Amino acid sequence: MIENNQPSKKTRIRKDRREEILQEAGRLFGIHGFRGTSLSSIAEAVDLTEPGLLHYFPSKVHLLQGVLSYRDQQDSEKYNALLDAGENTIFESLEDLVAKNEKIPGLVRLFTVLVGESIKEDHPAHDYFLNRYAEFRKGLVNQLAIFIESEGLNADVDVNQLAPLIGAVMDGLQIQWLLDPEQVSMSDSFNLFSEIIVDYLKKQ
Amino acid sequence: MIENNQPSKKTRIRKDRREEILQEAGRLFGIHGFRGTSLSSIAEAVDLTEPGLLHYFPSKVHLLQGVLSYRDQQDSEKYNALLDAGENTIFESLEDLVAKNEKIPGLVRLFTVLVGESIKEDHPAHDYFLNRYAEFRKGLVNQLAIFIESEGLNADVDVNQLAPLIGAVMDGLQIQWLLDPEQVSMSDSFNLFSEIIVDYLKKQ
DNA sequence: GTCTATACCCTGATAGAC
DNA sequence: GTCTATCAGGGTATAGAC
Repeated sequence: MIENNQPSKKTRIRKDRREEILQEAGRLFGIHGFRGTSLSSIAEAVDLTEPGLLHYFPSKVHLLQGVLSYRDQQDSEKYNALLDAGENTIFESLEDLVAKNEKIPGLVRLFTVLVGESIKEDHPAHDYFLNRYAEFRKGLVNQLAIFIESEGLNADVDVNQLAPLIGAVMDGLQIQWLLDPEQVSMSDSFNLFSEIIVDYLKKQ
Repeated sequence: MIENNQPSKKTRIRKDRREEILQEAGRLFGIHGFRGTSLSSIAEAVDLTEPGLLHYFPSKVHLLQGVLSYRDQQDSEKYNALLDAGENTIFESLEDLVAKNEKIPGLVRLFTVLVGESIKEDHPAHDYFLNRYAEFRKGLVNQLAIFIESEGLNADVDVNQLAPLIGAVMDGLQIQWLLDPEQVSMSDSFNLFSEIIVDYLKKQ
């Protein structure tokens, strides 16, 4: 008996064509950068022609913005889960985050490659990254204050200078790790950093 | 009396056409990246046509390599001068380096933008940066050992994990500073970092 | 929703004259 | 040492058919 047991075309595995496109585009942007990725290579990766792809996202820049907000959405879920999880301190949460990142090189690459390109003021992701870092620093300043408070420390450290430092270590380790994963362990170096900072705060 | 006091064409201000090209190419690579910079834009900047430019550097990749080794040469002179200067510790030298970098955003940009692109394994600067970081870490490991020795510390820190950390802070601060120079001071944050690390080493 | 066809621009690079 | 002319290729995006 010849029956078609495949799911109907509408309910196919491809949950959502848009989402599939965003994933592939993100993967390719992470490898070649935004400028280095052609629409046709993305179209090919999702089995579409170029105009077919542009039916979902009217331009390459729209596609980039789609990728960034798609990733952001997933990221913030992950990050909030880390912060909420039990009685973790901010430093334990950050250590977890770095450890998790070490398992998803593609995503780490995406941000590291794009942020380099986006230093140019008219790059379509420039403002995105500018805001992202400002928000990240703001969040850290708050959490550091909470940490100092809850541990009963009276550290006279300027958390406004400490916050960029913590982001810097994460970014800088990503660069070295992506270039040379055999030689550089993000987790090991970050954990050492974290330990040093905590020591410093407690010592004062 | 009408005499031509201009220097002859041969001895013109333009010391060397090649050097002029390397400077302009470096400037443009730092803004737009390697992929984002066209040969014609470089040619225009030095008042040449495209084939005229290719007379000095047979291809765009040759030009990039020229830029990198040209900058390296100047860099190593500067870096060695810092290390040799008096009785500076490695940390004092690094603080000086960061302070100097803060005065040359163009050069900082060049390396930050290019390293992002060069994570891709077949990028023409990939091996260059791979080696550059490996060398940098190696140098730091040595200098950290010298520091620990000369200060009479018996720190049981793993300098192999500390070295990537120091490079990471410098790179990461550069990113945030280039994106948002009003909000982030490389020097202030790096000096805090330096102080924390030195404290940590002495405390043990 | 996806295609073919196409417009139009910019790219790196070469050949060959001056 | 620098130019004009030219090439082949790839880029984004649009018009319009199915």
